[in-house]
Formats: sequence, structure tokens, C-alpha cells
Amino acid sequence: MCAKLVLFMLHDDPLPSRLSSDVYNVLRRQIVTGELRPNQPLIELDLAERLQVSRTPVRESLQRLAHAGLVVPRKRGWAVREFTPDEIRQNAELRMALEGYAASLAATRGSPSDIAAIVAIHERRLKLRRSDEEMRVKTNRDFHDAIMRASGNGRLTDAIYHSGQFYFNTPIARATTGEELALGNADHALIVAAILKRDGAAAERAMRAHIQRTFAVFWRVTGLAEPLQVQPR
Amino acid sequence: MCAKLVLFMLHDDPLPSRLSSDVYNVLRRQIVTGELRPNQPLIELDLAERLQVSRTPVRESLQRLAHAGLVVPRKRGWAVREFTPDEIRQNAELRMALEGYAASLAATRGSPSDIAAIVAIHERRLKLRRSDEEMRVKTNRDFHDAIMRASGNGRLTDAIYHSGQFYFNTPIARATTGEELALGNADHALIVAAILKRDGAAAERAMRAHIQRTFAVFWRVTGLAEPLQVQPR
DNA sequence: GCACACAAGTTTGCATACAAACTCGGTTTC
DNA sequence: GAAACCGAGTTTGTATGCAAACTTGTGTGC
Repeated sequence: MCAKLVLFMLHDDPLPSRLSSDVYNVLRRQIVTGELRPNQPLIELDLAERLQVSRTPVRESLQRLAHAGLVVPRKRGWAVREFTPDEIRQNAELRMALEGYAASLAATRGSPSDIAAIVAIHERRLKLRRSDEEMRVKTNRDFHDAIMRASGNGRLTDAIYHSGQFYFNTPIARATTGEELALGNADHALIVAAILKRDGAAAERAMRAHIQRTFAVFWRVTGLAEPLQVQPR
Repeated sequence: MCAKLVLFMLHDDPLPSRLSSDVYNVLRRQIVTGELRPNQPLIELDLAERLQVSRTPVRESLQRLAHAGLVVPRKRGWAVREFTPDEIRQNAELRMALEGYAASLAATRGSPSDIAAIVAIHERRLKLRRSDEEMRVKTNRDFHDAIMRASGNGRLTDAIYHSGQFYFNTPIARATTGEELALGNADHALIVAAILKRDGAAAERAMRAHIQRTFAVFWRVTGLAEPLQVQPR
């Protein structure tokens, strides 16, 4: 059930059918969901046997995981990366930069149909019952996806996806994710309003504020400073 | 000489001494500098022989290059990625988001010594002779580096580095890089002024405008729409 | 003269082989 | 009893082996 929450932004990375890609996607899921614990050493032969492949595809996927920042090199071999609270803060800021900009692009140049899609998802979400957690997770993801799509920038979208896998495998991140789902609608409404007004600056501010509030639990628990204050009008 | 220009943001990616890392760094340089041409197929055995290693480290570094977006999969094997004008535009926008945010963080929470370093680099750059191209390249890079460092966000810094390797191996990118160096000082002065005033919003606007102007040649030549207008105060 | 087929040669994707580097338990020495 | 040393057992980093998939060029049929 936690795994379900946690996967709300995880997309697979497809290559023309290659074993190493399958291994990559499986390991990534297992790291992000915490099935493979932080700091756990990754033994090539273990993984290979568990996944019924030889060491070669495992090693290749470890290279990709390392580049993605999910796995860190030891003197010998690799281990699941453990994120410090400060790294999680940094990643939240990164998301503020990326998703904020995506929102402003969506507002200033999203096509009418892009924007209609955003509104439709938002309205569908308003009608959900509080108990329907699965649907709340899905529509939250859809909402953010629709904004990225409306930004007309695939590079930006990719960067957002990447930043999304970064702060999952910690207990605090789970609380955060829960909070995001709870307070979502009010924040989303502000974002939608700004986009409908075609006000890029307002959309960017609203999205940054949304992400910042999403992490409110986190700042409180860790006692870390909050990221950059959202600029007042 | 073009290679020198083009390398202004390229840092190596060190792992505890492993052959595949060396191969990765070499190939990355060769792709970014255009020594390996876009769309050129990468034959494992060729590369292995040229670099005097076996196919294994070559294959592993290709996985990393693929994740970095510098190499694309073919049905079989890999080729150097060719960037379309639109992808280059997208990457420019990504840089506006990332470096703009870094500038605002530098302004609002950079330490006095961080900011002193930025000012010092800027002033050193003002004194350069027009002919001293190599020094202009270096100080430009130093300037952007100093701002990233002052942002206090290594994740953001990494993302900026990554975005920096994206649009090199095109002729247009070279012209762009040239222009950036020519008009740099005026733009840099605006950024420095905003940072000294501790005005995050102004620093962010100035940095975005700087990157946007850097690509002016590019928008003109390709006839593509410019990215998001910088928001007026 | 054109197209299709077939075979030789590449080149890959995956598996495995092997030596070097590290780990860790036990034993010896002080 | 603690520390240092040794060696068996892992586990890695790199090289190589092998069959399947693709490419290419030639020859054959129409």
C-alpha cells in the first residue's frame, strides 16, 4: 500500500527489448519503494539469480542506476543510495524550479486542449470521496503530468520525472506524500486558476508554493530551513 | 579551438578507479566536441580497440551515455544522438529554469563569502582584453559555477551540469557559445547587482534573460519561437 | 533489367571464465 | 586478553566465448 503511494511518479524507461532494461526497471522500482533498503550492498550474483539472468545485464543496469543517482559506488561494487535530509531538501527545491517553470510554460503557451485536459482532471479529482486513496494518487499524478505535457517541453518533463524518484525511500518521504494527497485540491485550484488566466508568473508561484507546502511536514520534522520563500506579488 | 570553447561546462564523472568510467569520460568528450559525429553508429569492437580495452567497459559506458541522453539505442547497438533544433530550444528553457532558480537562491541565501567570490570573478572578467578568448571562456564558466555554488544546492548544480552537455555538437551551438562570450559582461553585471541587493526575484529574471539572449542567434537562425518571456516586474 | 533470395560476414546481447582484490574468521604471538 | 597475521572464501573487474540477429553483396529467376 505504501508502494502504491510511492509509485505515483514512476514511469518505465523502455529500450528496444533488452534484458538490461528490464533489470533496470525492476531494480529501480525496488529501490524507490524501499524493498531494497538504503545502504544495502548490491551483490551482482544475488541479483542475477533472483532475476534469472547472468551478471552482464545486472552490471549494465547498475551503471544506469548509478547515473540516475539511485546507487552509489563503494570501493568495490555498489550500494543503494541513502539520501540525507539535506539532499531531500535540495531535491524539493529542484522540483520547485522545474515544475514551477513547467506551470508557467503551460499557462503562457499551453494549447486550449492542453488546458482543457488540466481542468478536466482537476474537476474529476474534486468529486472524489476522501476514502478513495488510490484514485487520489492517480489523479494527482495525472494532474502534474498534464501540466508537464502542456509545457511543450519534453526535456523539462524528463528532468521532472528524474527528480521524482529521489526522495522516496525514507519514512519521512511517505508522510510527505500522504500530506500532498490530502491538501492537494486547494493548491491545485490556485494553479488551475492561474493557468486559465494565462498568467505564467502566478502559475509558477502557485506551483512552487504547492510543492513547498507538500514538504511542510518534512521541514517541521527535520528542522531544516525551508527553501526559498515564494516571491510575493 | 572549437573544442576548447565547447568544453566550458564539462566536468568529469569520477568513480573509484574503474575502466568503464575512463571510457565514459573519453567518449563523452568526443561526443560533446563533435569528434564523434551525430548519428554515427558506435561499434563496440572499434571503440574497444581504439581505447585498448575489452568490450565490457565499453558496453558499460554506453549504458551511462544512454542514460545521460548522449547516445540513442538503435534496433541493435547505439548511435550518437542528434539533437533537433526543438530539442535544443527545450534544453535552453531547462537551463533558464535551473540557472534562474540557482541565481535566486544565491541572492537570497548565499553566504557573504559566496557572494564575494561571485563579485571577484565578475570584476576579474571585466578587466580582460577582448582578444583573450581562452580567459573569457574560463571566467564565464567560473561565474556560472560560483552562482551554482552559492545556491547551496548540489542537486541543482548537477542538473545544470547535465543540461550543459546537451546542445553542443551542432554548428549553431558553436555560434551561440561565441555570442554568450561576447555579450556576457553586461548581462553578468545585472545578475551581480541583483544578487548584491539580495533580490532573488530580480536575480532570477536577470539570469533567465541572460540565457535567453545567449540563444538569440539560435532563435533567429532556426525561426523557432523564443521561450517564455521573462516576466516583467 | 529488376527483384527477390540466399549465404557470408558483422556485430550484437548475453553468458561465462579467470585472476586480482577484498572480507572475515580463526589462530598465533606478545 | 588484545593485536597482528594468515588463508579460505567471496565478489568484483575485465576479458572472452558463443549463438542469434542483422547487414550486405552476389547470384539467380523472371
